[in-house]
Amino acid sequence: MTNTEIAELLREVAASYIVKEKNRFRIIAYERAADAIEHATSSVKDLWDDNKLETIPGVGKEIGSHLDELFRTGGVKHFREAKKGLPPGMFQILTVLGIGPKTAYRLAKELHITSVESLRKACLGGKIRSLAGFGEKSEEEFLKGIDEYEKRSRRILLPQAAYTADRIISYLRKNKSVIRADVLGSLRRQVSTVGDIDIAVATNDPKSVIESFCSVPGIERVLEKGEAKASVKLSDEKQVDLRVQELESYGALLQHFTGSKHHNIALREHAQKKEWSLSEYGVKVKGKLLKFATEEAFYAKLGMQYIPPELREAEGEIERALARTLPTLVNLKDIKGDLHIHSDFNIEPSHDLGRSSLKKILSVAKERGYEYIGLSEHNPSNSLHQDRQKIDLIKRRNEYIDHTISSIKSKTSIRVLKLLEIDILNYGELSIPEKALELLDGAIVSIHSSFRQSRMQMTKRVLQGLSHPKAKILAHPTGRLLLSREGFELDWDKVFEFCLKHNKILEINSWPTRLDLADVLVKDARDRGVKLIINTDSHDAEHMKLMRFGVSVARRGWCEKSDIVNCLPFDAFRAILTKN
DNA sequence: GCCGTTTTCGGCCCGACTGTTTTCAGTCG
Repeated sequence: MTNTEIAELLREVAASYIVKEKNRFRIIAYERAADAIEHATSSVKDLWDDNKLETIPGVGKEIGSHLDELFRTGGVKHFREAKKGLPPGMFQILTVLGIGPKTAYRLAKELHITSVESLRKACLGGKIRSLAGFGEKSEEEFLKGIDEYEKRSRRILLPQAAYTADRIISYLRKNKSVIRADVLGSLRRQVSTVGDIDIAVATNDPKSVIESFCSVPGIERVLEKGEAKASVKLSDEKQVDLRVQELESYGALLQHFTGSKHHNIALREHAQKKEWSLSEYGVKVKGKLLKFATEEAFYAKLGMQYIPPELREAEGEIERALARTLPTLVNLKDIKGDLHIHSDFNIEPSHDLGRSSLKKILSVAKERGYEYIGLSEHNPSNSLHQDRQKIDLIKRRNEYIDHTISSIKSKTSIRVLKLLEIDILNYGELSIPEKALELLDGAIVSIHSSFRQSRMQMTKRVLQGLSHPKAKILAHPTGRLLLSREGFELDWDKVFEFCLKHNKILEINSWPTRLDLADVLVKDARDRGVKLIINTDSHDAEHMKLMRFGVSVARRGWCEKSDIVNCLPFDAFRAILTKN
């Protein structure tokens, strides 16, 4: 059973309690547990295996024992009882936007609706308006909700969302009444996939800004247009929301809509203890509203350090901000090298080719202010080459590097490391011979095949692959592909322990569909003292610009400069590669 | 049902919007 399925089950229990009007805090407890499980990076089943269910925030004794029963027997008596007497069809339509538990219950009970499809038919047939408390508008509303439901699962990759938002913001800035403009929501927190794009503007002329917004090129239709906000749908189906406010209280607006939901809840709980109340307009103290032009002032009023958006996930940042012990997060400018780059020295024609010459790569590295880079082409494949040929190919790749460097007229000061990205085969063997490994400054190892091994097998395989002294870096450690493939499971305790003991480094891969290691695991690794490296996995010199997204993942994982080895100067970095 | 350097009992976030009503319940972010 996947985390998503378990979360859904808990939400169904919560919905049942809402219909049955049980204690609302019990309902919130189930919803919180569902949220936590949905966003957990390790599978709940694995946590159960390790007897660690109660490490999930919001899962206590009761829910923990229900999950235990679920894994042991495949069902939970308590859940069945909670749903008793409710029409099963109501759970089918709960996912439709605008339909909550009570509405779903009435539709299923009184109109015998059992699916999204039968709901659509009932709306089109004008059946809904026959129910007390519903009218024609409700039918229209539900139809729109069904439409959304069908498109809802489409999240956007972070860089895609960032580029779209940049385009819209620079368009808005042409309007002189725009004083400030920023992204909001999950995009501002740099979450690896984003639902809607939210934008804030500070202005004294909201009307004119909203007009500008509704005339952004590429808009298909305007969904909503009011005094303080507007929503549009772009032609690629992305939704963009705009919120405007006077500069005087812009800080509270930014804070409120940057979220996350859980961060805001925790923040308001904190404020409540002082009998203050927080909203997007400011802080209410004894009925009087205090306004804040900046988020810095807003957090300062709460007695806290400014909390960077990437940390606002209710993962302990509020306590640390109160104690003034938040980490100083790593910045893009701290990065001194990119070590996972595929050049156009194509080791073989069939294998995931690089497109840019080393010369071009070096010129981009210089623009970016790097001290060093590493070329990490894929290893020659087993099916095409004998050991002898593999060694030969790697020698030629090394000559290509030396030759390029000596041919550059204005001698480059950027150091180039001779690396390779080596497959870890099914039982942990590296796919090039020992003699070839000797030709390298270091090796990046990674999994590119047989993703379906068990967690135990995979862990053994990865650690075996990493155990060669030249193998220093584990690239894209979970193999996930965002929006299409779940990563494989590893026993992270064992992996972290191994890395610490043998000086191995976990990669944060900046490639938009990877962003792997994921932020939450980065935080776990960092907590344990495991070192990380941020690489781009570039197959074109242009891709080296993706580094900022890997840095975002590191920041979401609470990393400081000292946690990231490619923030080190060259000699210190080199020393890590040679140390055993 | 969960959780705790202000609590193992007594708390548990805030506001907007919508539709169908005469003052609010339900849903969402």
